[in-house]
Amino acid sequence: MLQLQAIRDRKEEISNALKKRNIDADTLLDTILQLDEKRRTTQTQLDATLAESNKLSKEIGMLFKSGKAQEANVLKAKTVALKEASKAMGDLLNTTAEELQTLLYQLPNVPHESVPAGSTDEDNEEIFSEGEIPTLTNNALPHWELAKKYDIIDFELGVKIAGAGFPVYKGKGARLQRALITYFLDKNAAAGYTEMQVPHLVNEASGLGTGQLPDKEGQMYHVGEDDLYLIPTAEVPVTNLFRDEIINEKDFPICYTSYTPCFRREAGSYGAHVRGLNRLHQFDKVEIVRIEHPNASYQALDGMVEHVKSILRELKLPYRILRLCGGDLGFTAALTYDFEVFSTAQNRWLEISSVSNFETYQANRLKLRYKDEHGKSQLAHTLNGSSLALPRVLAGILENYQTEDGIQIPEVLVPYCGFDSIN
RNA sequence: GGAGAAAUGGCAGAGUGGUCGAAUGCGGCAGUCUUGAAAACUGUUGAGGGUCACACCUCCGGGGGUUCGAAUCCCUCUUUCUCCGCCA
Repeated sequence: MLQLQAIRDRKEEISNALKKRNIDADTLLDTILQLDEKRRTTQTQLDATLAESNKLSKEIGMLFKSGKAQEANVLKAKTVALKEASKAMGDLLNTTAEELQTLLYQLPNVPHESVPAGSTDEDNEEIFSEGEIPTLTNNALPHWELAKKYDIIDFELGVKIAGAGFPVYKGKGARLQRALITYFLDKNAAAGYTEMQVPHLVNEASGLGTGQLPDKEGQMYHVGEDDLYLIPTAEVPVTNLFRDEIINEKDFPICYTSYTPCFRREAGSYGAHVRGLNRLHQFDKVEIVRIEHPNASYQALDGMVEHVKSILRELKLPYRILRLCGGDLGFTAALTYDFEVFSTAQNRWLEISSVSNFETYQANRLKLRYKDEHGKSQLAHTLNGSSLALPRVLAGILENYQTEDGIQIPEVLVPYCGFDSIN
């Protein structure tokens, strides 16, 4: 959520920046400013009425104490009108504040200056690529065929017990998955991220805090009976650990990593591109989250990118990094780098990590603040990234590491797996 | 799931209708003393709105009510604790 003060001060600038998202926000911004003005005027009037009322009440109290009941009753009569007036103003204030809040929720984050203009993923800007794309034999298979051939992932079995998009990992497939999770967590811990285990279901306030609610409600599984949401990413519970917190400036940076399953309804996505592990309703992911001082957040973002690079380098997977264009940028992010691994047998790039800086957008919703050197509360910056998402990394490994004799396990994973090939 | 008790500032913990944004202790910050630190002493220390700055307003788990006036009384929801039941 954008800060009202920023909209008051820099409306033109914000409006122009939002054009990169192909949004014309002028009308919305103007309405917000009008409501803000109305809210403040109402507040001032209400405050004055309450002040008057408070003053009279104190006088009444004193008069009763000194036994002047008659004079007190005269004053009491005067408060009746004040009470009615303040009730009406209070109601107006509430409805105005609600309207304002609703509109503020509709405004996405302001893109960082480096975000390229554009409308679709084709306009994303490739900024880096590394790793050799292997030459596979003619009878190379996509990962869903390999999964069947070596009996390591069973999609049909998952359909039986849950539905499409809920695969069952078997034997060495399950072991490889667990190895990857442990390996990722170890790498993140070594880079200074503290490992956390968090709830996989969250309440509404948490969804609002990180921006999944109110807009993307349909993307999350909702347990109606208890009004809880299954997390779409560990970002939600981990970042919300800091909701309504004022942290000490010297505690920066706060670096957490967490492994969780992720649940996404993915309503409306079907077809060839969602085959196999490409798009699932439940998948595993290891996430990194940082809470940063505003001065340090972009440096931190670069650090996170370098960290993810170092993992992909060790796994020896061919990958590229994209800077998302305005049209492809998530609602809450100011700047996002996507990592994509090349899936050789499918001949396409698969997104395996998304690393973002949200600046104060989430912090404003979360009321996540720190005390600056003057003792004033300031909003912190939040960042997060996948390090890494499991299924597509697994797909990349299966497809890129396949040989006539089976699938080789990347060297760094062998100690975690306890085997060096699947055949 | 049943019965009872409770929810107050970073923490602990007073406060049962007016002078309470709230005693006291701990913690934090600043200072005195000290070569330095500790101890001791002194001061300071919740959040938000509003204002050029004051004033002023709101907040004692959430919501609603009674009253001229609510941390304090009433209703309701949520959470926590104790006991019972069930249970990985």
